[in-house]
Amino acid sequence: MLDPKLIRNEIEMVAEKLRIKNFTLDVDLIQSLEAKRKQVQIETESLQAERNTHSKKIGIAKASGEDIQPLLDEVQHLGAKIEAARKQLDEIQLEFSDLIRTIPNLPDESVPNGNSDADNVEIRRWGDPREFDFEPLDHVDLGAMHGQIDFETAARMSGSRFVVMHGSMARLHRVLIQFMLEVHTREHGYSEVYVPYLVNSESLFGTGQLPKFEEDQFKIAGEKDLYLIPTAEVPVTNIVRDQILEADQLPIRFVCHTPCFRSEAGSYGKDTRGMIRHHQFEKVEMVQLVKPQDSEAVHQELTGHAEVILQKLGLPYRVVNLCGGDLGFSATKTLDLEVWLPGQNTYREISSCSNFLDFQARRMRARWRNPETGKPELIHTVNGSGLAVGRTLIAIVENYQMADGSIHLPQVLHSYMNGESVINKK
RNA sequence: GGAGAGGUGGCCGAGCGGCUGAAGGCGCUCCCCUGCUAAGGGAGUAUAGGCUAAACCCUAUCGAGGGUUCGAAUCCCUCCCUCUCCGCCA
Repeated sequence: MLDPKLIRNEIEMVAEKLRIKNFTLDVDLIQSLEAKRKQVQIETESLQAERNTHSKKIGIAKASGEDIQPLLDEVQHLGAKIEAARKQLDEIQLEFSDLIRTIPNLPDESVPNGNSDADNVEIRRWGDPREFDFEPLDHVDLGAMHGQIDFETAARMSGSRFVVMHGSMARLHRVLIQFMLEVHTREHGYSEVYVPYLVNSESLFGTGQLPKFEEDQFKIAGEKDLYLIPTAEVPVTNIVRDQILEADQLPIRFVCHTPCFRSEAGSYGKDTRGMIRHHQFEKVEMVQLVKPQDSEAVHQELTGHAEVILQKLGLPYRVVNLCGGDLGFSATKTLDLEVWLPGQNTYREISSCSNFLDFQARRMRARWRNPETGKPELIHTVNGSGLAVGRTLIAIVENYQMADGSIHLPQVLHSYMNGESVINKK
């Protein structure tokens, strides 16, 4: 959520910046609502003040045994007036808060203009895509060849966008999670955390998935207000919801592996082949809760932490700065890591690292006590995938395939695989 | 599933219709005293919003939402959550 004061005082600037995100702010509506709010609020509060003064007098009079009836007559007419004013104020405030909840975060200065991922700006590349002396297969064909990645069986039990994996492939999938967690905890200073996979709507509101993106979530049936998490970002970030942290507790660095569940409503027909875009996938997520002055540097640092995983795995990638139109609701800036996939002959997103400034913190009421002011102030949140596990598996399978269909695993995984260094075709 | 207890400020904890935004303690900040290591005295210290140049001031907030009342942290209703005991399951 944006600072309501910013919207009140600098609405033109806000509207201007939101245009970069292809969001049209209804300036006239907000301004008229705000004018009405001011008037009604002053009226309501002065009526309440009047009543409070009278009530106190009644209390004192009663205590000293005076006749309170004349005083009661004086306040009689106030009740209905206050109720009416209060109701009107509530309506205005509700309308304002409904509106402000659906306004996205402002983009950072460095966010490029553009409408789609085609307009994202490449910042750097690492590694050179391998030259194949044969026609490389994609992970679907390779998986079928090995009989270890099975979409048909998954489709029978659950439908499209699910997968069943067997044997070495299932093990590789599990081992990648282990590998990522170890690197982030041992080398990057994150502390591992285990969290619920079902969260309430308040948590989803906190990180920005609700109220705007309800249709992207899986909500459980029944009376409980619970949703399957679309990313570990939701439960992990909400760890500090409604908290006031001390300065010496920051930064907090969490790394967490969870499954993620997404309805993928609105992506019909997109990435239907293979396991690029599934309803259920595993992800290792890094979340940092930081002092406001640190978030920009931490965002760069955290992106670097995700890059380290790709580098250790020897997977070529590039870093792109998302353009306004491709930027998410809550983020002020997002750097995507795109891994090279020979089977698709292109770079595909494998990690998304974002700075949210105080946008999520305001929704969660996550604060820290600033020693300089002594006051609770909003923290900043930064997060990124480190990495999406399924897509990492795809990248390994496709990049490390041999002409005979075998897959020579990156050195760094051998010990995790219990010595298994090659996944051979059956 | 059954029975009971409870949700109050950064934390702990009193209050159970009327100067209570809330005693007391801890923590924190500032000042004083003392000076063999840890203690004593004093003052201050909630959040959000409105108005304002600013201070003052005003409003709201004691889990959430309704109700009763001139007046609710306190009474009534609904919901959420936590804890304890019993049962059930692992």
